[in-house]
Amino acid sequence: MSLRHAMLALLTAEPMTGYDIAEHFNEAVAFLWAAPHSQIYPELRRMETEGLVQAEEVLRGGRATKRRYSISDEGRAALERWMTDSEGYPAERNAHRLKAAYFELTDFSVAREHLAAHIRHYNRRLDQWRETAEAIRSRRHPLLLLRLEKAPPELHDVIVAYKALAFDGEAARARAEIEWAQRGIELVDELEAKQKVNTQA
Amino acid sequence: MSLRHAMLALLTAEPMTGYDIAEHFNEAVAFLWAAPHSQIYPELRRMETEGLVQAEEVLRGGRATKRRYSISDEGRAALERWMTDSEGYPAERNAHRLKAAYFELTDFSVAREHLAAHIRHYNRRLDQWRETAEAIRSRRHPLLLLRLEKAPPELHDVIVAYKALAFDGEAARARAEIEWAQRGIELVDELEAKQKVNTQA
DNA sequence: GTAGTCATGTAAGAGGTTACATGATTAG
DNA sequence: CTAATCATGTAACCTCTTACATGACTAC
Repeated sequence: MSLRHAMLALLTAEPMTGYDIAEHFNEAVAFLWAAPHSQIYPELRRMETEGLVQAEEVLRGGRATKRRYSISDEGRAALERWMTDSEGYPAERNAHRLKAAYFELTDFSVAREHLAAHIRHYNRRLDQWRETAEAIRSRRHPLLLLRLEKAPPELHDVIVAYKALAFDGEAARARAEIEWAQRGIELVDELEAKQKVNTQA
Repeated sequence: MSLRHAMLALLTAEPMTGYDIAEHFNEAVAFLWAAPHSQIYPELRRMETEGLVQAEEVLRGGRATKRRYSISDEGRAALERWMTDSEGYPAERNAHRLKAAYFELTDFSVAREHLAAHIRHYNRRLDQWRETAEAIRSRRHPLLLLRLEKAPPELHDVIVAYKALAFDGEAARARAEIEWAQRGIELVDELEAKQKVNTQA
């Protein structure tokens, strides 16, 4: 049920089309939730029939129109209810860690390459998240600015601080993954060195 | 497709029933993959028809039987293929982080309680993972001992090291989450203090 | 005109959750 | 005998992924 709350939360910044939401949800903008457009459009329709959002047909060019969605009072209430609900934790399911646990089934070089890919992946993520946190703290982040325009000034610091906190969390996770994979590579090196000594002896 | 590889990996230690696998996959034993029995039993049947595992009917008590599954050579080959495949990374989807990003929509006390729950959750996980890593390194972990019995002695150190590495990774992640939530609580305290000063002025 | 972007959908299928359902075995 | 554990299933439902599909608009 988080998809709809992620969308409602986005819509508190400004009215958007499904396309806009999809953009914010995808790698390019690196947000805290991801979803393909095939999930977004039907969900917006459902939220509309449930009264959480209102759609408005907006002209684009001469002939075509697009549907711009705004959050309704009911939607805001749903968001606030969600805020007070406690979230459960999903079951542990980490394919990369699982694979690492069985690296003995493959070559040292393959293990090393998996760990190197892990580092590359989380380095990319770390850059994105650090940049986003920085853009938020320095109040350059476009969506944040739109959000602040509508919020009372005494809330600005709080809004900025919480957004930055969230991205800091993702950055911290990325750093932990990078350090782990680096220790992993060192371990693979040691194990390989030890094996070479033993086979020579 | 990781469910079947997690099961194949487990079955390299020793033959097991679906019930045994479910136990290893659940909180009690705190493994790296989780799945309910409703997923395990049908998947074992599919893996059997595909030749990845072999079932053997074993008596239990007088009347009843249970099905004990062993990994086949084909299953081992599938596992080794999976080891060389590179894993993709799932889309980012973190409900707790998302909620934290919008804490301004609720009271400081609610925000604090969410973060405290986060700390409690990852502290429990950290204990489990640290204990498991310790049990592995000191070669007290029952499943590991069964696995070592079947493995050539020169591989023992490697097997132990990779298993411990995986649990270390989960522990590192848990530590990162705890530190993040602690910084979050400090932030909430600061924001609340600032707000009090402002409303008094 | 044509390529890239904007915009919105549908549908099949995989993977996972929750609930329903059953019955034997074992320890007290 | 009775409760807990062992053991195995099915089914409805939800979420997400991947692919298929279409068409208008904009910049060149």
